[in-house]
Amino acid sequence: MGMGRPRAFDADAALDQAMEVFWRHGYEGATIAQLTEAMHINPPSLYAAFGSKEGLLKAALDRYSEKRDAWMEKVLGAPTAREVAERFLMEHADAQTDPANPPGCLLVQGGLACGTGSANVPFELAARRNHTEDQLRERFVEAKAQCDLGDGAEPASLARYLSAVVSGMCVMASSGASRDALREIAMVSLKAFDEQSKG
Amino acid sequence: MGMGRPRAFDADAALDQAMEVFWRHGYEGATIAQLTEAMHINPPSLYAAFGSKEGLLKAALDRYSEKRDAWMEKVLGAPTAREVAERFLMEHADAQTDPANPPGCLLVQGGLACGTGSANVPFELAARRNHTEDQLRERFVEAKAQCDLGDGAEPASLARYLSAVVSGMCVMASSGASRDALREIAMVSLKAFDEQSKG
DNA sequence: CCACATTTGTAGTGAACACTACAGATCGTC
DNA sequence: GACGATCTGTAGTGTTCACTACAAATGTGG
Repeated sequence: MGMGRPRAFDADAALDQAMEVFWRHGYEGATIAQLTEAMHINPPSLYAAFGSKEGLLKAALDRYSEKRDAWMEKVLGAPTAREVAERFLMEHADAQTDPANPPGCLLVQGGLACGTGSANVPFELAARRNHTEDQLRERFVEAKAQCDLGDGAEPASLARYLSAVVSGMCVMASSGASRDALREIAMVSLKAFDEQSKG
Repeated sequence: MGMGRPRAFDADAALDQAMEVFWRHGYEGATIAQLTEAMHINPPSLYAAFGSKEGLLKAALDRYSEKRDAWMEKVLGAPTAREVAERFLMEHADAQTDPANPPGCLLVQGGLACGTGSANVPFELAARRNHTEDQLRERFVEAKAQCDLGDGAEPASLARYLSAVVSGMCVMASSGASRDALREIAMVSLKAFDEQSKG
């Protein structure tokens, strides 16, 4: 029995293009026509490979998460909690204003509030954002066990704070904030981290 | 000459309902059917009064800004810059988790990234967010002139930082963060403000 | 070379969208 | 009370949306 005609496009490369469209226009703002044009495929190929528009988003998010995890590994590998926070903030400032990508972050620009037909999209994005926060918190728990953080420092609070700041930077980036502006926010945020991690 | 049949609905009350729909579902996710149902009017009444879906959003934003300005006056009226920052952050934490409204803030949940047909909606929202940041900065400029802020403190930097934090809290609120969680973020953020305002 | 399985491009499908034509209703004015 | 003007409700309009039927194309296994 034959194995069928082989796929004529590279799925990962196509997902990178889809990611960019979702990122720039949001889930609801992105149309199948825009997606297929960017991916250089026709609708039937999209639906055969990913099932639906939402399936495509999840596949794009999976690919996004892969890159993000590799990036987070570098951040979490910093020797001290303070340096983890600094890298996390500064790298975010740079990534969110990287001209190679749309401004901000797919996990925020993708859609915070959606119509009734796409109600689970914001949940999906939130789950991925929470994952990053979880990684930070675990790293800070570890740091505290090693006395790299003060006794009064709360890993959950610190992780949530950093998570909120980078989400806020996404909002600023989407309205045209410069890299320097985001870096300045990052530097100010670090002061709070320093104060709070002493306690 | 006659003055025509009078309008049978209260425009401000209708705008309050529209505001809630845009807030919960975002600009693109909100449909005319949902809006007219919430406003208790029919499409022709909506279009006669507001011109278009985007016109309705702007009218709703104008009404939102009215309430916001009254609220900001209270915040900016605090005696010291430090108290302005504290009120701004804490009141935001409460407002964004007020069960009377959808989570977050209309100026963020309304839409950060939209489709090509609604490309100016994110700009419109960003302009209103910037207005709040401008108000904060001016207040801090004033505070610095009165030696209520240290010589090294930069009003623009402080205002931008606070603006970013509340935007981040919007993102967290939209994914279900509790009031206490947001208050904790606010308290941590204040430490950065304190450190930065000394300089 | 011949079944068979899968993909591809063309060309649509029904549904939902923002928006509106139209006729009847309700006002102020003459 | 008739008139001009504006609003209201019904019932649509054309367009765009996500999605797909179908047949030709292209691969594998026998």
